[in-house]
Amino acid sequence: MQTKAATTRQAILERAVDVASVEGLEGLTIGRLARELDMSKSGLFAHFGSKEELQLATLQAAAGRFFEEVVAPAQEEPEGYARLLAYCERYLDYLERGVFAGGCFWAAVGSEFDDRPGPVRDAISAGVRAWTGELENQAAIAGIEDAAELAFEIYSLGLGANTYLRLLGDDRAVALIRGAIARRLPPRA
Amino acid sequence: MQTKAATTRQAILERAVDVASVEGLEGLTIGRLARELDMSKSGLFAHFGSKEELQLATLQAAAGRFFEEVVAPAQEEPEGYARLLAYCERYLDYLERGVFAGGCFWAAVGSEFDDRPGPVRDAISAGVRAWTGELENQAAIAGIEDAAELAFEIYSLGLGANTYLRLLGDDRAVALIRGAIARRLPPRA
DNA sequence: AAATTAATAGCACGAACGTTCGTGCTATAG
DNA sequence: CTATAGCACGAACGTTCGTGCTATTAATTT
Repeated sequence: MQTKAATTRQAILERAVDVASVEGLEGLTIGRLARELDMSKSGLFAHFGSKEELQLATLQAAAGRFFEEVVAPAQEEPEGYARLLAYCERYLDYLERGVFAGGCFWAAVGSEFDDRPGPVRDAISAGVRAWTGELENQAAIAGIEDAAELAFEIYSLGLGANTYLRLLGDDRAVALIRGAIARRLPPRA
Repeated sequence: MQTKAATTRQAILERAVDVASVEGLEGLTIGRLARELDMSKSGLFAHFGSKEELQLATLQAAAGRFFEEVVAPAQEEPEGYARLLAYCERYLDYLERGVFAGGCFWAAVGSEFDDRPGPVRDAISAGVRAWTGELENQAAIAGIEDAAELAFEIYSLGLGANTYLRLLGDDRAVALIRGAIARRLPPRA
């Protein structure tokens, strides 16, 4: 059985990732988080020691949720083309289901920190790179030439779909990205 | 000759768009802006009356710069396929030259406000929609079927290139997006 | 049940936030 | 010359930020 602190910490982070997906990692304030969880600022703060540590822990928690919801399920497919398709499907599903309260967590924090050097930015960068790298790997295994190109395109389409959905409120978003993926990754190629 | 206030206001906004492209429209604080411009908070504030008005004015200024640097030059090409290609070229050039200090202004503020209802979000949404709408128009004029699909893809690739450049620091970004565009919009189709 | 440790609350801090106010320049207009 | 308007200033408002301390409660171990 895990200690009390670990349980509380987990509950804090669960909420933190959703707040951050909407307000960003800077907009994620300790006071607000404490209020929402009915605990004191100082009590919550003690779990992390600094705001930056809270941000880093939030990133880790978000990575965990992303892995559970997108990566792991797709990994049940055999490597290569099938898994690549599964990644796309799973990512779309993740967008539609709203796994994070504010849409794609990584799209939100990525553009927030892309020009702010430091450990937080480094962690975000590593997270995104893990995703694009995995796409590229599977494309390469599938025998696709220019796997890097394909990974870039799939990643970009995901960003675009997130914006169309969240900012523009465009209902065609899902159909549009499905069309683009189908053109680029025809079934059974 | 324009009034003194208009001159000052313009200078403020010129700086504001660059700060906002890095720190976001919330990170754009009146105190910081005043410090950078060697003027008082209150003096600067008087030009806008509220932070939200400053944000809206900053958006308008950014739209102006984007128009000058990307849209207007491309509009010298004839409508249709040529202009569509010119939009892509110009957008890439805009990214590479760093027209805004923090990369693509619209990518930054778009994901910042995509879940925060209000006039600021509405203005950002309208700005992005003007861009995707113009892409779609030119695609339609070029006789491309499913112009909305193409506009979505081009827009998405722009977002992706911005992230690859800014967050990942990936030098292949420009080559990758050029490849994707060339595949989708072959010369002289 | 007592002792010890771990976890939370309470309180205060300096700084920065957006905003308001009263005041002083510096031109132009009468 | 004098009156007036435009523009910017410094000081202060109340609030919230992140971050320290010091108790006090809760959980765990003896």
